[in-house]
Amino acid sequence: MRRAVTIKDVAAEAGVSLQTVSRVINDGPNVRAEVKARVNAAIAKLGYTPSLAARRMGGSRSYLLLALNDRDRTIEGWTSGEGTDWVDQMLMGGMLECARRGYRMIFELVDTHSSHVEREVAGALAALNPDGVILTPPHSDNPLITDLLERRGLPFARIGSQTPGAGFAIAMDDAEAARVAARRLIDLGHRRIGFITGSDEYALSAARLDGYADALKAHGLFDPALVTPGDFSFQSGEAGMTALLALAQPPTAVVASNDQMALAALRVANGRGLSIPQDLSIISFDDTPIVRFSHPPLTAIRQPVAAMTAQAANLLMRAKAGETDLPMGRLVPFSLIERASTGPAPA
Amino acid sequence: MRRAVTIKDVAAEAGVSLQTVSRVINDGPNVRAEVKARVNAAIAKLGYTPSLAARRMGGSRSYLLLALNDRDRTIEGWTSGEGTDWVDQMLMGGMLECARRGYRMIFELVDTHSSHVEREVAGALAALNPDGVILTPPHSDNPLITDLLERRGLPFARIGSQTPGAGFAIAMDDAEAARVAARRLIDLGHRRIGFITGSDEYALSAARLDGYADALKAHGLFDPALVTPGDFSFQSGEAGMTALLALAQPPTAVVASNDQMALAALRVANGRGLSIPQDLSIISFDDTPIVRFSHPPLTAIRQPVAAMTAQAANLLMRAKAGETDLPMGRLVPFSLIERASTGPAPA
DNA sequence: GTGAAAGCGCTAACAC
DNA sequence: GTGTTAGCGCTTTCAC
Repeated sequence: MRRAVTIKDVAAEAGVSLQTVSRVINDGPNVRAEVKARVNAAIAKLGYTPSLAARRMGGSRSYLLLALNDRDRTIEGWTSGEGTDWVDQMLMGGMLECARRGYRMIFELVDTHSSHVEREVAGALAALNPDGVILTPPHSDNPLITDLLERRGLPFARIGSQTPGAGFAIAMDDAEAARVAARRLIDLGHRRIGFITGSDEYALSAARLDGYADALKAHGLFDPALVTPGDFSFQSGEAGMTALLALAQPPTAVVASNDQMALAALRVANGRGLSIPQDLSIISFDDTPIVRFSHPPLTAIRQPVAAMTAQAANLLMRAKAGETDLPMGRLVPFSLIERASTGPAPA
Repeated sequence: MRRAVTIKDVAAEAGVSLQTVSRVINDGPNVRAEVKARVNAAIAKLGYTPSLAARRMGGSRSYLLLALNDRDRTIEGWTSGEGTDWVDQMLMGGMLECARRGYRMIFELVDTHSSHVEREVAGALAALNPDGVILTPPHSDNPLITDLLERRGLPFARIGSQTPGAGFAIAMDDAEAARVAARRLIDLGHRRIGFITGSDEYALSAARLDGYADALKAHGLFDPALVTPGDFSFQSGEAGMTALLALAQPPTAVVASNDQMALAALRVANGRGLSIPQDLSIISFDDTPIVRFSHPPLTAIRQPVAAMTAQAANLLMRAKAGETDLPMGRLVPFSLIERASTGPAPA
């Protein structure tokens, strides 16, 4: 069990000082091409890879990005077995982007509701010393967390948040997405279009509602009775759909603020003997894998989670590398995936 | 942006030496209860959390576990949007277990087919210095990887592998699971039971086939024509089911070695006008979220990925902590989840 | 352009 | 039981 190869071994092999090797690794200036080549050859020959821990100790970077997700909601998704595509997409976007620069992304769960969020987060920061933090809803808009990060001067990204303020705000245009969804239904001839909102804890819930309301108002179709509150859970979707169907003039189409609630709406509608999309059209938000397997498969707004996370990671790494003039916010394009849950309004 | 609080600060606050604080943190011996309490008070007061990087540098532990997954298959699952519950369940099981002991799990992708697997893995080991490595299929049985780990004397766990050898072998009893599935179908009166195998690259594929064959042979029902090769992909499932239905005496029930292939079998059967489960019963392996949303929902063997990963993490951490007499293998219980894709054999 | 020295925050080994 | 010393593998700062 031989000792690991260190920067020293490389320096000896290349016949240069330890410091020169460090310069080559870090793409630093002041190394002659010839020396650089020799060092790189030694690195390749010995199969050297710098130790993250040592780099963190010596220098000012840890090559670690910390991604924080809501504990309850994430664990609930995992145990319910309903699939948490969110985490997968974050890993894909974040991990792959990190790998391009020798970074790693560490995934951690934090309890938003807890009174000691700050302590939890501070603990993770102290243990890991990340170069940047990626916040996801609802953490993205939690001042307890964002203020802490700001005070520490630690770069961070707020995914799914469009609020101005410290940290990079990376989001899709939720309002525009809801507008697009509603407009599509209007184009299909629908005049009574219901909306099931997301949880108040998420800023994007309001944005989605606004976009929907906008689109309807533009055509004189808005009616507050068509808006029913949800909290992203299946149960709240059932309740919402039930309430909408109980209206004197029930909707012929519904936009649900996430997939679970859309699936719930589908279930309730089917239970009432309604055919989808003949009697009722449904558009959902997020487009996690499960909506492809419902009957019929749901038309949905695809939330670009992987792309948002990749953007976040990219900006954080560049910020840490000293790059300046980085955009403080980014809107990542979404798309409307038309499947079989939408059709012309009934005659 | 104040300096982080270090072990020194705690030592000063508690009026003891730095080393005593270290002893308290590490639950070491030789600290009087009174001193220990004073140190803990100082830790709480200052909100101290030890730095992982520093612990790694000074000591012999990094408090990091490395989980290695197959690159192609994982990315394919992520991009196809068909849901890779595997990763989620690993995170849930591994991360939560790690957290109990102050560990972190780092998730990494490695290309099994690449000629430089060893270099890839060695690079990750050098960078991270993990205290243990969690291997998943097909890495679990890749000698290029297991030998490397063994040479380094690094504790590792092979998930889904029952092969004896170095490293902890954590698996479910794949043969028994297949036996249970086949027996259930036999109990339902089926006499012609097909089987779609998994990829040869996975040792568990053979185990599942063996269990199935066992059960059928015990009742004199085994017929090699009923076994058709698959590779875990949807396409191979379609091909396999098509082949089975083309038999002179087609099966009235099918066991597929994973969910994708079972879903493919369902699709093909529906295409032929067969009703599930009236004309054909289907049992799948793995029980990822999607099988709950097919029509009908599939009866499936649930693979306890979270539990296996938790076990793996637990054993690795204990091994690193110097615990001895740990079991070299562990069989984690599976279960047969009966849904609507199984029923009595047609008359 | 290159090298030498100091130090990051801890733990291991040993002294007291 | 507790303190002291050395050193982990790097980067930073500064000298040449």
